[in-house]
Amino acid sequence: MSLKMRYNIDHKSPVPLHAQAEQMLRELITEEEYQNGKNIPNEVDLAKMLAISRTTLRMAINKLVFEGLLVRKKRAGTKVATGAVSSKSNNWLSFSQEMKLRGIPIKNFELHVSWETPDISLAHFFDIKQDKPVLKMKRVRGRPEEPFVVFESYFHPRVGLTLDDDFKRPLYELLEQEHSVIATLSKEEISAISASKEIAEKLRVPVGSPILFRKRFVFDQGERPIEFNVGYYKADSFVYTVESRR
Amino acid sequence: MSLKMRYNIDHKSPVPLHAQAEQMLRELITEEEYQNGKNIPNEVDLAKMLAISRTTLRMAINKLVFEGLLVRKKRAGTKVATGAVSSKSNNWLSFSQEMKLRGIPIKNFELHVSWETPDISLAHFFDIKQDKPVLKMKRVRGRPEEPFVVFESYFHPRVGLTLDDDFKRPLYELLEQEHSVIATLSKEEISAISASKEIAEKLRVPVGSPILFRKRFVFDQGERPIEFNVGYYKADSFVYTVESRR
DNA sequence: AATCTGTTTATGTACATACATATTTGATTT
DNA sequence: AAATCAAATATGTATGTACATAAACAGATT
Repeated sequence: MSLKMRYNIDHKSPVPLHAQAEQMLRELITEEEYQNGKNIPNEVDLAKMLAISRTTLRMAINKLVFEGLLVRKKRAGTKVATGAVSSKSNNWLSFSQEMKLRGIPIKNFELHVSWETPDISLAHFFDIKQDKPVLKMKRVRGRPEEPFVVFESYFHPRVGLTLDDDFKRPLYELLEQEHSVIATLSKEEISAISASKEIAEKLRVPVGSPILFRKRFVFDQGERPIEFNVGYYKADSFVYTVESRR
Repeated sequence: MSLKMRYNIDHKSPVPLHAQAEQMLRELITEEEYQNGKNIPNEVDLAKMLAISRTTLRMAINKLVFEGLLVRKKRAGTKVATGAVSSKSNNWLSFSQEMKLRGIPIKNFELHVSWETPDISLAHFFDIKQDKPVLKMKRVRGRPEEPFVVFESYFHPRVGLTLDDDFKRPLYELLEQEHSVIATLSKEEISAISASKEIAEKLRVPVGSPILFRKRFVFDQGERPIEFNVGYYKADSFVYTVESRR
């Protein structure tokens, strides 16, 4: 059966032709042959088949190329990228959702929430007095069979979190929906350290093992501090990726 | 001074007009007024100013929109996304200069340059045949009294580096000035690993010590790969900082 | 003051067309 | 068999044109 028969484009629909073409391509490339590296039909033919202009078709392809789903090569044609789905900039800061995307089920091994008095540097970061208590959340998370990260978060009193909040929900969803706090900016510091006795225990590794250590300072739209967070990741369980441009 | 005066586009250059326009836009939007929310000139006018077609200009804008740097809104115009990165070009990627800034004198403990045959994944990244040799540079660097990082770099044959180049010069200065290669984009992966025997020896630490491991993929303006680089940093000697916004 | 209404404006969609260029393929010559 | 060269092919670049549409704006009406 020809492509034209299976995927045809409705010129009278209110949804733009390039969007229809994009959708059709998304479906097309799920097919096994394309997943295995077969070229999609060339632009000129495909445009003809769909009865749209090459320019319009190109808009659709461009989007998928930019998303990293397709790769183009001159003369060689266009095919599905090896390595599949990346889609980076979404899921900003959401650990659980990112893990879900990667197909890794997440289990909470421990979850403690308490009021603590901040140390001097935390009080300074939050710009509050040291006698003002802050909410601390500590979590041990990982795969069902083994934990691989220890998180400690401290929240600015301003955000209004209390012990009654449901910390099993995705954190940034909780902040946004229940407290109207939108995390917008994060400054992070990443380094490698040795596992302390406590961390080693929680992550079930020998004392002194390599740990990826991450400090994170989180701010809202007004660049006001809302969270201070540290994470201890078991080596090899986590890779941090960054893209930068000049 | 008009835009046309400051940013003009060379119709006879081998670099595509849309790429030139893209570059010009990237520079333009670092300016304070645009960072503060002022619309960029509208497409019709801007195209006229740059003496390119609106279609071509649109290709450039599209790319920045996809990247999340610009947001378009009908009738309202196009402006810099709230909180988009200004990413100043200070010391981008230059290890030695950054260390200098921090007041840390740097010594090269080892420096080897050689031609190597790429492994399969490197050949794939560079998009070359495996029998094509690539230049490899290996360095051990650190404070005068102790090394703290091992670097291994592989360069795409296209950049034209040879054993005759002066690798004691800052690398990106060398690339830019002697080979007209401008590193523009880097994708990095950071993780923690244990020191192998070789790395442990070079960094003068026990085997199994924590190491901050960084892979870096470097691209030029045309997003063509130019360098693959890995770094092994002694724990506590190096902190990686990132700032990200949404 | 609030609401409706038409106008204006900048982006959004879509087409036909043309030539450039990288890469493969195959034919030709050495 | 190896090297050279030419053709074919799919993407890449670029233009000019046209009309659609959402949102902002301004003026008239309630």
